[in-house]
Amino acid sequence: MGKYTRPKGTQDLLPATQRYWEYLRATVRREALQYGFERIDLPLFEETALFTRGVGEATDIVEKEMYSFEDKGGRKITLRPEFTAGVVRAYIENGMRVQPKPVKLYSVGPIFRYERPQAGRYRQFHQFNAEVLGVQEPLADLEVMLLAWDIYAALDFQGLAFQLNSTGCPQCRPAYIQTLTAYYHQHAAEICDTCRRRLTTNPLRVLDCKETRCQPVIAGAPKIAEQLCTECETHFTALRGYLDELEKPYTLNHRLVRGLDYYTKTVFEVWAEGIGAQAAVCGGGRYDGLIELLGGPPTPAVGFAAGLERIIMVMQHQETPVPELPTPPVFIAHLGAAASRVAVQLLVDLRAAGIGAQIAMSGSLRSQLRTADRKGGRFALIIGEREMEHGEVTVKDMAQGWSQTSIPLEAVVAWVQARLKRVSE
RNA sequence: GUGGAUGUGGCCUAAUGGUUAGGGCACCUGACUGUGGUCCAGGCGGCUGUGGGUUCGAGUCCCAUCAUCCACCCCA
Repeated sequence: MGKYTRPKGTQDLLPATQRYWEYLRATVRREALQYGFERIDLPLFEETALFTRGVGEATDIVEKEMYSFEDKGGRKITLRPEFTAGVVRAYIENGMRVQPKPVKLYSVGPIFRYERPQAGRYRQFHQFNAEVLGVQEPLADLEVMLLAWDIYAALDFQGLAFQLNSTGCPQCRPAYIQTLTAYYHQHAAEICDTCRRRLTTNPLRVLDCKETRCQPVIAGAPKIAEQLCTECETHFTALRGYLDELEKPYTLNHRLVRGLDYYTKTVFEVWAEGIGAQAAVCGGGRYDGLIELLGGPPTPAVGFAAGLERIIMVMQHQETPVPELPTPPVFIAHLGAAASRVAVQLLVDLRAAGIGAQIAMSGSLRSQLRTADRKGGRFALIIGEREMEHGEVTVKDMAQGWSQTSIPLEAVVAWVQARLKRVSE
């Protein structure tokens, strides 16, 4: 091993796995565009305050997971730990409120969180993100859930489970939290230390504690879905109505509360099997207060993010068929200085004609052909002294055993073109 | 941040505390003249993660450190 290793929690995406990434990116792009989402690309870093305000001071992300630093101008900068805050910033900054509602945006790219890496968790990882801004109606929630659904369906996911809940809004959530903490204080002796602490710091979070001793308490806990205000109740019922109508399966999960401060009403996750302890491949929800909080006009919005590494892990676990990346069909072998000049000319002529081609750069004819074989090209073109004398090129169809033919040099491009066309038909 | 497991060439791996750390994959070269995949031959590539210690002698035992993996927390 060399002197340098990749920073903890980062990864090298080697050529061997690129076909998964290409396929995944193509799939999410196709689905997003089909839904009418427009792509938006944002800076990898933003000023730190955007995230501390947007995501929430008391969240794990802000408290311990941000990659923050000061730049040479003394500005406090953070590598983005999620997309939503940046999307909202761009929405406000670029005056996107004047666009016809809803504004539907998607992004793909790296995300940074300073955490201890483990299976399916990295410090630099990739997310697909989609947001619908400017619409309060549950159709917006439905839209992002359907997009998530269709992406996983297009990738032929098995063993999927959608988890759904509503966490209420500033109208009804405070009352629920009171009921919840009151209930928990009655059971203070039965719960774990962490949950006791959560009651003051982040009460909703007690609901997704995994401690065995807490499970009976959680099971008996009051459910927020049963204490929603009229508006939230109506919203949640309508959303579920659409999902029922479309026969999209979901599980009502009263324990699903999610980590970030900005969520209101709808929250959902998608869980998958086969990626270790990290079941969530996708998480999202509604954030009606965020845009105003970040200095924009009051604007309802809903969105979700999907972790691409986890999707790829599932694809590999399920052995999802993924097409090979295309390789150039032509490989040129040559012998001698004069032939190499002719070979180079042929190389550029082929490429100019739109035919993928590579040229041997070293070695005997034997090793050149061995390289041709391993590079997977369809045709090997040989130019040596004999071919030079006759103004010809020897053409080998690598899939056809040892047969080979001679083609006049000036006719080779057309010949290959015709052959490739016939193959593709 | 906490806990556990593991570190031998690019990858996989062998070596009762005892010679110059062995093999496989891959890679490169060759096999009468200019011809790929199989087979054959040869070759490149290691201060056994690093630093200490025990010992006549350490890949092997001990300590530390680093890295990776897995789990907790939480999330994608």
